[in-house]
Amino acid sequence: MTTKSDGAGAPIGYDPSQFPAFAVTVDIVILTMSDGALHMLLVRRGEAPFKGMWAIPGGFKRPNETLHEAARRELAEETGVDVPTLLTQFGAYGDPGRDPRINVVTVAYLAVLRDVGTIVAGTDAADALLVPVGDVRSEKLDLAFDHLQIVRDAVDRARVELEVTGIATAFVGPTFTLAELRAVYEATWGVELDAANFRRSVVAEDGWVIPTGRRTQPGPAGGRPAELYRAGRAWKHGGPIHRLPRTTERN
Amino acid sequence: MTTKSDGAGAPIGYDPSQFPAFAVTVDIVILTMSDGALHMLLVRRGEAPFKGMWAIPGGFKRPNETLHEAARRELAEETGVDVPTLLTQFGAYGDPGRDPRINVVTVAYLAVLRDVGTIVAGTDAADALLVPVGDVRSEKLDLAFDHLQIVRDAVDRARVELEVTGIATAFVGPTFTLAELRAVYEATWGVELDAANFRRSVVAEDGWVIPTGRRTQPGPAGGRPAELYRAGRAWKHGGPIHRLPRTTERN
DNA sequence: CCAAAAGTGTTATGTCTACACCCATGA
DNA sequence: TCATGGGTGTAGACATAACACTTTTGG
Repeated sequence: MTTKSDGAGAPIGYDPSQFPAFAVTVDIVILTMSDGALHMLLVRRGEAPFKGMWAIPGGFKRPNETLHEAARRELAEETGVDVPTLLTQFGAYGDPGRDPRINVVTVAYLAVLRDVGTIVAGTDAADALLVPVGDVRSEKLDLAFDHLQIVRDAVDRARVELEVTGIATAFVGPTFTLAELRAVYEATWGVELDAANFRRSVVAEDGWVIPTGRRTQPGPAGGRPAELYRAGRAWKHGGPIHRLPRTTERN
Repeated sequence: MTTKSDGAGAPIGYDPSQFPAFAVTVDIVILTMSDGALHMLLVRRGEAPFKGMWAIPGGFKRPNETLHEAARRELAEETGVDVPTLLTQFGAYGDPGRDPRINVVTVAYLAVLRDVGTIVAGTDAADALLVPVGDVRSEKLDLAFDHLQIVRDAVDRARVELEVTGIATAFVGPTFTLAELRAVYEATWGVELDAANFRRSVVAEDGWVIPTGRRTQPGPAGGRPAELYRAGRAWKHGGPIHRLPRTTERN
């Protein structure tokens, strides 16, 4: 950054009284799969402003931590889950008045977790909520601050990440069936993918999925038991599945 | 964001004295094409810290403007160019100590311009510099703060944007030949693209390029005159050119 | 034996790459 | 008429989508 003279008149230097002070927060959009649909975690605000409204979890950045550390800390405080990876910064928001009391710039992160349902079940139900992302995006449920915009951007980013990185495996357990993995893509993109072609794409490129040799129990309606896979290391470098198929736009 | 009790002890509320104050700046990586290579604009710092070093342009965000407005204002102050679009936010940086004096979080933007060479020529040469991006990435030239990291991220982002959006046309003039457009891809990705196939990909999808009917003068060595095109509106929705070809990694 | 879900085979269609070839110009 | 760069044609390699078919389970 430069410290040149400012267009409005007075030169801005390094005297701490010369530049405007902001609070910096980190907000986290926590995505997870539940009932085959994309869900997200909300918390109820305990203080003004927007007291009692639902919001995405977050908190103030401390001077002695990085933004990423702040996000990781907030995620751990909120869910008890400490996942160093899969925390992706996707935007910064600083519109004047986005917080009615003070100047706040927030840096937004996307986290992908599994089993958030069980986490929420262990919490006071009045304070945490797992909702379908569609309910937020359609404004069926409204959020504090500019959190609606943040959620929209988060989902857009998640859709891209799904195509480009390996976040798909973060939605599922340490072992998973290809049907479960496919459901992640279908729910996030709002499309239907051909199971046969999906399997081929994923299995073909090597390093993506590693067969464990084990199988699932079929559901009560029967069906052939599915093979269980675990994620290979190649999920770091970009995924094998790409979209375009007929869209059904479910969220 | 929430205002729950903070892990380190004292609860954090909305009392302005209770949360840490940060300066918020906006930094802009300005990319342009020059001599067929990707270049960027640097400015010399006039004040401590890092006085006299090269840095990317930027400045403090004001409380009454959005981050995007701040970026646009800084870009205009620095170059005189006021381009509302093609200013893409790509990251926020807030490591403790990144500014040795105060706590600064910076929000970084990517701008793509043409004719920056002429802009720089009109400036005091000691204060502004147009350098090949490769010289920065290879640390042949070193920058103030964590600006090296910011530049690396900016170029990564530009490479993705090139594939996904229409920023390619922002590098070239209002009318351009397909060879000029191809040079943008080649320089940014560090690859060579087959001219014949490039043409087909671009011309095929409609809405990308619109023939003007006019032609260029061939160079001094002769050659068939190239058709001039202008950008279609479809460049907003994702580009027709994708990478993979043999890489030569030039920056 | 039937339904259900997993997994395999096959084929038509489309896209991408490489490269041969033709066109328009300056010297 | 030759060198240079623009522009077109085309055949093979490869990827994708659609869907019929086989396998393995529960009822």
